[in-house]
Amino acid sequence: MEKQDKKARLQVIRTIVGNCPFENQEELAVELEKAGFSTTQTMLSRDLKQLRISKVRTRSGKSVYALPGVVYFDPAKTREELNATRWQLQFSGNLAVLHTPPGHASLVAYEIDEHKSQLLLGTVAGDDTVIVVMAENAGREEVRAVLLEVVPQLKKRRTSSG
Amino acid sequence: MEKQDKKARLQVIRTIVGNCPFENQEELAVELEKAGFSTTQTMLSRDLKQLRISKVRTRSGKSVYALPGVVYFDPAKTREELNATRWQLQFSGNLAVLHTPPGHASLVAYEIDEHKSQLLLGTVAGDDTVIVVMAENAGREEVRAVLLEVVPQLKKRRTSSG
DNA sequence: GGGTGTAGTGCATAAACTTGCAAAAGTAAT
DNA sequence: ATTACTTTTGCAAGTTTATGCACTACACCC
Repeated sequence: MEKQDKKARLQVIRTIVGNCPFENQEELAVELEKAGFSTTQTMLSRDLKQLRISKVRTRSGKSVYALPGVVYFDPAKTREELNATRWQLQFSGNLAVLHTPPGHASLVAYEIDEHKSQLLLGTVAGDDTVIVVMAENAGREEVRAVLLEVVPQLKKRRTSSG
Repeated sequence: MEKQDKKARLQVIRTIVGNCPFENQEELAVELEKAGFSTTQTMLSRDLKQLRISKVRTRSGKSVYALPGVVYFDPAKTREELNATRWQLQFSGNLAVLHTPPGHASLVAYEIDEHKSQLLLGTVAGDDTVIVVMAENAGREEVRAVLLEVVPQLKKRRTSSG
């Protein structure tokens, strides 16, 4: 119940969470026990809040705890940026790079994946950027046609080729 | 119950979540109702999972929903950890691959994006890795120079070229 | 038509997390 | 030591989110 204990515990929690993705607070409690800290789920709830550690979705669909750094959105800034929206398609090598409005990339990538074109090996999405890996035998105009079909927003603006 | 309904709903959810930080799924359901979508908490739980939207802590201590991959900047914490670990820059084909300390990739990617260099078509961030797609006419040393400028941490360690 | 498969949904319930309140422990004064 | 104040903790109850199962709708094939 000392301050030092709590400080040390918070530090250990940070380290643990930073190195291993736990799915719930009970698991974390077990790990802390191994490290010599006796805790309860209640304490962890409060500690995690204090450390601003939150659960984030992994690509595999699970939710795991992660240190702050992938987070929250300033609404005002977002709205500004949404107005300055641009959809854009460029090529480089065997990659197609697709720019979307902020926050839209993963949905676009999702739809591209759903299309399951053999011309496209796969996609990865950031916040406003989707990288599409083309099959080696795929031509740019073919790929462009596919992407224009899946992402009609691209049609509105003239796209430049890389 | 049609696919189209769901697709549209997901789009709307992304937009809503991207523009306003909701604290729970019931609130979101109310907002969707206004937009003409009748939903249940069950549906939202599944939709949010599919969209990889998670709850993140704000500095004020609340937890709000946020789109994946959106970068949050915490200067104090960042600077502490920035000193800790390995920074690395490598190249492969027309890609630059940048290694960062765990959890820092999206912040770095964000800063690279902000730089808006014409040599770089886009970035994608994982946890500790940023993939930067180079423009076709960009040379590696040019790109290296740009990245060193934007990410000064790279200067400390010797970078290897791929 | 009938059969098979898949995606979307709702209900009820489970799981996970948070919080109000009170007690215990530390701190700092008198 | 006692008082007053602050911090930390635990318990129980509340809130919020996830899920197993069943059912419907639609597509495709025979």
